[in-house]
Amino acid sequence: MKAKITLKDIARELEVSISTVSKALKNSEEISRDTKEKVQAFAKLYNYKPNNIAISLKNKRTKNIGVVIPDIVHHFFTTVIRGIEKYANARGYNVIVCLSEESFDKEVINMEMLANGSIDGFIMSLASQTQEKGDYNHLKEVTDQGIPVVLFDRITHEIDCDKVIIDDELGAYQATKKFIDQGKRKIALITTDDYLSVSKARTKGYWKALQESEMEADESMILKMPSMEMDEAAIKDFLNTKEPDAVLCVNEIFAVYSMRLVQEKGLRIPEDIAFIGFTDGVLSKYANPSLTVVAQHGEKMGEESARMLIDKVESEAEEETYQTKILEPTLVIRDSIAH
Amino acid sequence: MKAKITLKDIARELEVSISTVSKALKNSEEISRDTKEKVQAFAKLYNYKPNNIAISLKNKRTKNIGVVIPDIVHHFFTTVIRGIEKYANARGYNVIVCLSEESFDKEVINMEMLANGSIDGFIMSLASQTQEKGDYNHLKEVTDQGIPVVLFDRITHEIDCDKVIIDDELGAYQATKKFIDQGKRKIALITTDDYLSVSKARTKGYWKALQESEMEADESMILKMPSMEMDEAAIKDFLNTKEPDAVLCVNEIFAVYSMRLVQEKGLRIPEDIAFIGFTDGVLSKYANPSLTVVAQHGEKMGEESARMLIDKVESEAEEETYQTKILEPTLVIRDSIAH
DNA sequence: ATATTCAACGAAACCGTTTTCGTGTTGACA
DNA sequence: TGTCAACACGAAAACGGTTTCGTTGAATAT
Repeated sequence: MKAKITLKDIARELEVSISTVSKALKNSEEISRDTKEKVQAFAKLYNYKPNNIAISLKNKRTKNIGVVIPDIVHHFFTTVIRGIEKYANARGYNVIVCLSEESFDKEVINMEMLANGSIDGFIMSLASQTQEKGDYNHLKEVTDQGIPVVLFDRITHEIDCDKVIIDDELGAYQATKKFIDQGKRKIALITTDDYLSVSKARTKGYWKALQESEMEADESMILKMPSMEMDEAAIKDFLNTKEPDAVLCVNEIFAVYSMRLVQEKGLRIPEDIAFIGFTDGVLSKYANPSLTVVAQHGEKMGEESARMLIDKVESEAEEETYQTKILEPTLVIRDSIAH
Repeated sequence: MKAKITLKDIARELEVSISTVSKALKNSEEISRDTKEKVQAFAKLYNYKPNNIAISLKNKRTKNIGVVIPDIVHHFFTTVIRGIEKYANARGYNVIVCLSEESFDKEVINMEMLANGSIDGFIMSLASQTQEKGDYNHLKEVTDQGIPVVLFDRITHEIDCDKVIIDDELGAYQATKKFIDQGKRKIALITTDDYLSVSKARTKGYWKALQESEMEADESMILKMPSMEMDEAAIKDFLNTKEPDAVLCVNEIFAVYSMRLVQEKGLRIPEDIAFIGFTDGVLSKYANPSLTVVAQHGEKMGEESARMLIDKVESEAEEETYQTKILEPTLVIRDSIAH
């Protein structure tokens, strides 16, 4: 076990000062060729690598970014993390992942844990409980300290910071429009409660499309699930009583499960009933029939978030100007609708 | 923007020394009640929180653990991360996630990046390229420095460290046995190349079950995919020519895709052909029919890995004793086999 | 009255870097 | 021979804590 070697060790061994070693390793003009070569050779031989923590303390920069998300076992968040990680890594940053598990308290604790020097900035998507509660003091505290924050997907307008979202309203609008264009008339929406910013936007887009087409927008054609959990009975009951000919779902799971239900009843997809979901994950791709979805481009979202955050972290200027980047969703056509 | 307050600030404000402040905040017996109360009140008022980086430098402990995995957009790895994160968080540790993307070079770079003080230990699953190459010097270097490492799932026996795996051989054995017990006679295996430690073990279990039952173990009933990527044509061809009555797949995707193929041919599942996959993810649950799988208990695996790592990190003793924890897989019975 | 003890606090080292600001030595130049 | 750069290097402060080891002043013991 050969322990890590420090500047001090090199200095002692070579009988020079620590400062000389430090400068020699940075190829400073101050140091003679001879000394530089000696130091650099020695450092290479013993595989010297500067201690990140010491550098962080000195620079007040950790090169770490904190990512706080509700859950990691959801395809969308996973792709976002991947986008963040790839981009951040390319710029020399590491990613610390914390899970709020949709809990306000955990979100707060995680942020406090990281906000004391562990990270240079946050990228986060709010816990459902936080959005429900509407309490964003933990975010305010962090931004007040001058720590940059980028919010993505599940955002709030009550905090001044950079934001990255997809145009959920547009996505739902386009999907609904697609149904209408294909002659569907009884278009249902399966969503979650409105406190989730994304669900709200999607519902809005759904409404808009219906109203533009002068179709009776029937409140009862919307099924609001109290949480992201599957309530199989509720969906079953809803589909049986409403008998829609098209269903828009705010995620993959609702859609895939619904498809199976109507298939069991003997309905044909997409002839008798068509489906569109949100999130372009494995489920949509390998479902039977494969599911048409509004793709959210998670990886792109992650990359954009990381770019905005790191740019802010590294910018000297203390501009208090924040932007909201809106990504366009894409309809990925598969076999759950006619084409 | 109120910047973070430091011990020095408090000391100056209260006209005492830094050491006094530090001790007062730790409730040291050395300090008088009066002073302690004054300092603590002031600290609370200004929301003082010690700087993690400074503490890390002093203690030579970061309370960060590095997780290096091949990919994050795979359900199994995702659940492992969740297990790690939950457990680590409970013990006050943060999780830094790095993706090797199955690349040897990225794995090396990521480890080097973190090994210079950023983390107290590693939890990792090897990149396929690393296993193929058989080069583990980057791991050796890290362990030589006294940094604890826990390997999970994709491991190597060439490195002395703690390991957590599931009994892949047993899982495949049980699955194959299940097929045999149900009267299946032409049992196929769809796997990846043998350099992946897990694939190798699973193939072994498959063989073992067949041989025990004195069935001709036919090499040609095994389809080895060159990578984890789907090669749809290869699977299609294989299933058409071999016409198995049962198929064991080393992941969900191969299985679900295969099921769709045989359904298109008009075969009934599980009567004409049965399926079992590995990994208990969303795909298996929502596939049609739902897929019987060998569950790998990723979350448990993550938790165990984190426990072993943190125990080692926090143990003073420099015991050079390592253990390999073998978790038992579970067969989750669903509709892709008879029951 | 002097020695001893103890409570309460401060000085300083330390963790491993970076960086500013000397300082001693050399050679050139007047 | 004295002056002045330039050169090559070292001392020390700083980042923000923790911790060891004094150092006071007052109270107690002798």
